[in-house]
Amino acid sequence: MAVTLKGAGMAVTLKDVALHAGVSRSAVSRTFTEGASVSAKTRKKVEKAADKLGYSPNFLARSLTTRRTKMIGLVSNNFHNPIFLQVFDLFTRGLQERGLRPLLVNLYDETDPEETVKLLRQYSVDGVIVASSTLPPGFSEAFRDAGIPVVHSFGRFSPTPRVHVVGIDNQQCGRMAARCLITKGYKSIGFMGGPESATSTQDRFTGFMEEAEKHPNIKISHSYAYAYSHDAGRKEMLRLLKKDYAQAYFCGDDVLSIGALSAIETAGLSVPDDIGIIGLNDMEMASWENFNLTTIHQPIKQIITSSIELIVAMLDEPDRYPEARIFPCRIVERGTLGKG
Amino acid sequence: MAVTLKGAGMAVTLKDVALHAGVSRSAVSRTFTEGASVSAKTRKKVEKAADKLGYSPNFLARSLTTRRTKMIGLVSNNFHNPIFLQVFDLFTRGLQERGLRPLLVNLYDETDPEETVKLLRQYSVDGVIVASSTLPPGFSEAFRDAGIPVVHSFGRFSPTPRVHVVGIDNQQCGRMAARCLITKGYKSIGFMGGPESATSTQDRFTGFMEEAEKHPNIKISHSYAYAYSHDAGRKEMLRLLKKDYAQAYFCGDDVLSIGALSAIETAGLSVPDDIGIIGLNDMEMASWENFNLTTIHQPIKQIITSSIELIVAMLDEPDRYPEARIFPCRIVERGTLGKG
DNA sequence: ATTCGTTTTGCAATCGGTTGCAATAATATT
DNA sequence: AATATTATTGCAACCGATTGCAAAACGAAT
Repeated sequence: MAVTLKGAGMAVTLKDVALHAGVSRSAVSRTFTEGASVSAKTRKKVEKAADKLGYSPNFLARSLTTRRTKMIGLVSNNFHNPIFLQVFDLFTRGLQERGLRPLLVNLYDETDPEETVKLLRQYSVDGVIVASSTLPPGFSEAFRDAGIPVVHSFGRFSPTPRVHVVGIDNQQCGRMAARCLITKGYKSIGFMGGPESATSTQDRFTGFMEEAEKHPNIKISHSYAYAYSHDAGRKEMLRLLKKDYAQAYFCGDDVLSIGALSAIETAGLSVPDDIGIIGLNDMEMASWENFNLTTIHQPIKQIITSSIELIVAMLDEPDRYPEARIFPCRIVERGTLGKG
Repeated sequence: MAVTLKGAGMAVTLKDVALHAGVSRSAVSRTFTEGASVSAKTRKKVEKAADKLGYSPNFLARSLTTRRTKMIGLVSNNFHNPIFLQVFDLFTRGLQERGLRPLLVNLYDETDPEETVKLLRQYSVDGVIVASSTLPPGFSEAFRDAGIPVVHSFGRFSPTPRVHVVGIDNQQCGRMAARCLITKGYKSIGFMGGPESATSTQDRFTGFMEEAEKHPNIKISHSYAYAYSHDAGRKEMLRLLKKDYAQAYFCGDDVLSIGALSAIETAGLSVPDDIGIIGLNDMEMASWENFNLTTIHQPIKQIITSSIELIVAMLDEPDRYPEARIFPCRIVERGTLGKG
């Protein structure tokens, strides 16, 4: 069975099966369409012929009339942060389990949505997931404006959302980090963020400051690394260590934290005795014994599952009222923060 | 411009543009087809109308007649090894630059090609890239048999290849590692592989043994970690350290090496004084100061560029004679191997 | 056997494009 | 100016499917 009788490349079509089974093309189509009306007898005939010829329906041709491609655009600009490998893993698996296919778009330096919107429209994707913590809300809104269902995962929660967002409350995380450091007894604390242009950086900073400034006796400082990367974290921490540095830092994310850790070691200082570090994400690597990083856990599984549920719901209800799904984070205590 | 005049969701079509511009549908089609015959005058008219209506051609409808979707199936089972984030980054960028779109397939536990072949046929991908160092040659051959152009990246170089392979010579790497350890003066050396079922593990082992056995005075040992992962590397090294362990190990890849490093540290031993480690891949993390891992560099950029060139070439010449493109590796000396 | 209500079926139009072919228009040649 | 050549255009068929609709087949009831 499933042996192609026609030459390679020459795909077998509906018509071939119809001819072979001695029925109309509609009959064949109906056999392969959920819930269509076919008698058991013709169904059997068709299935036999289809099996013999190795036929399976062409999804793209089908999509022309059904207006469903079952393709979802998965767009991201985050191909350097190790946590995103897990993000892609979870997204692709989750989508596949629901019969959807991810069409991957790598934004790298692109920040203008125009081209991407056009592209994904040309491929008639059923929906789009924007997976990025650094893109502004305007990016995902462009898809909505083009009439394409969209959810922004790891995105910024806007007070007037025009687009579905699922992620965390970055301000809240900033507050949480500041409170944690202060509770531990640190008297001078620092915020070492990722690039200032990223919405997540901005929000974490705002929250951090908001909380820290409640305590007038605490010395606060802040600076930004040039990227969310190991090297950026290391360079920035190396720079900080030359002046009078804080007792503990909230780093933009785990990769930055690990870079900072490396700098501290190079400088001959030790963690947590000389400097405390708290990260954000709780990526797998954070729990490696080499690092043992205290960090704020971001529930990425839940975020992704929820994002997928949301995009699936939008397929049936494109004009669903926009909602923000915000998941709480929690601190995972490991070894990079002192007992105070 | 580019303002949709019809309701959202109601895409503008060729017909709309034709009507608006007062020309035939063919004329519009030709304006958007490379190298078709249209006068400057009608082209202008069409472009104006298209712009006004916000039209861009539907790729999937087009593919029905052109038999080109410009989609490439990117299939992998490797969503846990950090190096694959870079692999996906490079593949997606490379494909995009050539106007191709990656349709991502995550194999996770799947090892039977049947379903994936069917799936990608239903989506009429122009070609498939299998990116995996663990899948057997039979997997990619299934695509070839289905008449789909395929290249296996990071795959095993078979003596009778039926499919294009681009990657490295894993046996050669094994030999190289053994030779390196012996030259450094180690008298007892060990191979700590990834899962035994992976073709890359098998080949690296074969090469390693081949070279090591040339030296009768060298003590050789070997074992396998349960996966290519940090935890597996750590667990396996922890186990090895309980018995009389070798002076230096060639680890299956960098992630395993880093896991091993972590185990060694936990055991209170130090690298390279007590134990030497050499990895394979030279992933970004290997150069982090925290690890400073001596490793065999795998030229993944070249592999990926070459893979893409190959798949692109196959689009025009599907029956291209299968070739194996093997890139040389080199040892990157860092800090995890003693001076001998 | 006739009538009536349900299923099943095939016809033909449609989805959004491309393309071979013949007709027409534009340009070149003498 | 008449003819030969080449470029542009529209018609209509086709790519591989789905689907509304009316006809045909079926089964039950009279």
